Amino acid sequence: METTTLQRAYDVYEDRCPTRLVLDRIADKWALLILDRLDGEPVRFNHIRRDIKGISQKVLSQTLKKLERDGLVSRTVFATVPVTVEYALTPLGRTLTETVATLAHWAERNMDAVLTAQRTYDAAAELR
Amino acid sequence: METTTLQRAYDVYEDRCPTRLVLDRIADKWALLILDRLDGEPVRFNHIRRDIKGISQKVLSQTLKKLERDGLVSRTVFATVPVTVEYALTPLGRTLTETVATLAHWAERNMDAVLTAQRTYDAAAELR
DNA sequence: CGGGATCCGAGCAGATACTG
DNA sequence: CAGTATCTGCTCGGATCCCG
Repeated sequence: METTTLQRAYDVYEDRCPTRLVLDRIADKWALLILDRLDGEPVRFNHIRRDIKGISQKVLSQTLKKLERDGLVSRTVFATVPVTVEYALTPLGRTLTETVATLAHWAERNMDAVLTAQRTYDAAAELR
Repeated sequence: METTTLQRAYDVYEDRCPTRLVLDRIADKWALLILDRLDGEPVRFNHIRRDIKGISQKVLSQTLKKLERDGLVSRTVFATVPVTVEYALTPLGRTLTETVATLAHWAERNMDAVLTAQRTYDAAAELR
């Protein structure tokens, strides 16, 4: 077979190489939404939670921790009362959001085409 | 808040708009690997299965069906004995793989940085 | 405010067996 | 060859309670 980039990444994962770990992070819908939300000025925990409707505090916390571990997001604690915590993109994270934005634009542009395809597919399945 | 593309997509989803459905598809690791594998000439079912190590036949079948429903992948049956089925990207699917490839390249380029960040993070956590 | 700890149910994934 | 069907985990995510 011809070898594509993603496939190489996967092959390597099978040998316990970590490119795939990066892919797993990218393929997480909550992580994508959070990264996208952090594009701009630093944001506080509950602020993110309010903005990304439907995310639970648990999942938000877990995902932020993963992103911080990967060096994509920074976490800054301010010793106020009560405590204030700000999350922001690291320079590395910023390079990723540029790519992620491309995906988002694709989704916006091609949403209608996908929906039309779905309706056609479902209509054909109906006949059986 | 400032409104980003992905956030708009999510907001709309909360109102049952379908942009988010597209994002859910994109955020699926198996779907990404399959789309990437299909970039090129048409491929048969078991061929994909062999190439994408670790995928089960059930998940491959389900994911291909979703991708076909979304109009990203085409399925062609040849009346041989036994039956031959070829999967290929549709023109729409091809526009997506271009973007996906960008993500894959990001992963390749920044894998080392991510790993270093993880080690630093874990070392710091170790001290507690 | 920014989380951690716990419990619980649904859904997804793996293994196996069977079929046109 | 290209799947479907079934069963069985087992993880993920939601809800709730709590704390510094």
